[in-house]
Amino acid sequence: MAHVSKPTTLDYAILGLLKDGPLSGYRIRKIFETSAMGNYSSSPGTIYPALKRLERLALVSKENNEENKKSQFSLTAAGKQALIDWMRQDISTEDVSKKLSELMLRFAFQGGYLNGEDQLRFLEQMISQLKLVISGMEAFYDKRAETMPIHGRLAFESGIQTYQCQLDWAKNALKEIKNTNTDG
Amino acid sequence: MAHVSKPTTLDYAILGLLKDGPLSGYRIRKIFETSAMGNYSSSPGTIYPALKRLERLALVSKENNEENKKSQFSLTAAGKQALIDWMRQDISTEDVSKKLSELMLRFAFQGGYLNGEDQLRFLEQMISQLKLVISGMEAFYDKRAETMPIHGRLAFESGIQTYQCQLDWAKNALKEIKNTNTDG
DNA sequence: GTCGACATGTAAATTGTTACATGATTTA
DNA sequence: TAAATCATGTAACAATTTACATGTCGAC
Repeated sequence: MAHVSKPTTLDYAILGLLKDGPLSGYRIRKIFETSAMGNYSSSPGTIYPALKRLERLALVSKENNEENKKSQFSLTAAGKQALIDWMRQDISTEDVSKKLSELMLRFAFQGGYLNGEDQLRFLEQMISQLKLVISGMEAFYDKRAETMPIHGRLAFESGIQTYQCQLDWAKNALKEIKNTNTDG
Repeated sequence: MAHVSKPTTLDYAILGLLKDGPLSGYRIRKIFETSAMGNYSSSPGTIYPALKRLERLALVSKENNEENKKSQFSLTAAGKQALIDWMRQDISTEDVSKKLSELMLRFAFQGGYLNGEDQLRFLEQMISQLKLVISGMEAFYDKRAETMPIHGRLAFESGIQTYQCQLDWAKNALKEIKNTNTDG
């Protein structure tokens, strides 16, 4: 049915890189290769088709340099809007439990793109969803821990602790963002 | 060239579930749906083809029940060996920085399958690779933090803290496994 | 008897991986 | 001038998602 499917997480990662100015496909690849933000593939077979996809969706535009055959990509107005819409989306429990890295990507790109209110809302939602996930896991743990094999139990504890760590981070981030937005 | 490619992470997750006895495809789906171990898709379009793949690789065998057309899958000897080999693999920096959830899956299935020595080696390797990743990130942070935009900086901090949390977990797990293996 | 859960599968489209191919430009 | 890096792409293949299709069984 749809021949214009919605962007993937990789697509948004690319859009996010483009928010501060145009980049070549090769630059984008190198950034993914070195920055270790998330774990997006930097292979040409991933990036160049993704850029084509984004062009087809009219979220980026390609400027060819006639002399050397290098080209640059930049965000279109629609691309900026798509990026903002993606960052502004309400956070679900599933986002926290299954797509935390995408959530952190959404956070990382917020500077200069989301207004202060939306930035705070993002972290507040993240905090409340994290609390939900953690209390759910703890309830399960309290019931089942004794019957779980040691490796399973420890792996489960790792999950709880990771979310707890993320919660502590989010609380601190909220404080820092608040300070920046008020006295910055 | 190769028409027998090596198992995916999902494949190993299935093999791991099968280590304690045969299961139907539907059971496997329900376990993935409810247990939230990793975030493996439980849709029929994922699980049934994966089981076919594993059968083709001779890592599982399918037992059909003639009366009702239900079937069960169990590990073959080759499947057990593949699972063990996967769990025993040396841990690389990349495993830690890009495939932590697969690493935790490998850990979760170790009970009863890896000998005590290999269990300790796994955690020791995990600890040393985590330390490497963390010190690399901290070095980067010390150099660049001041010039990073606040959202980028905070997202980066989240990464460091997550690995630090995982390191603390691994140290504790090592202690617990040691205790269990000596006085258990 | 019908609703929901059990149960197994396929088909099309999309995405991503790996490997290949090509050529320009810079640096030792 | 040879090697490394810059730079862009394609082709074949593998894997996943989404949606569809079908049928059984137990409960109410």
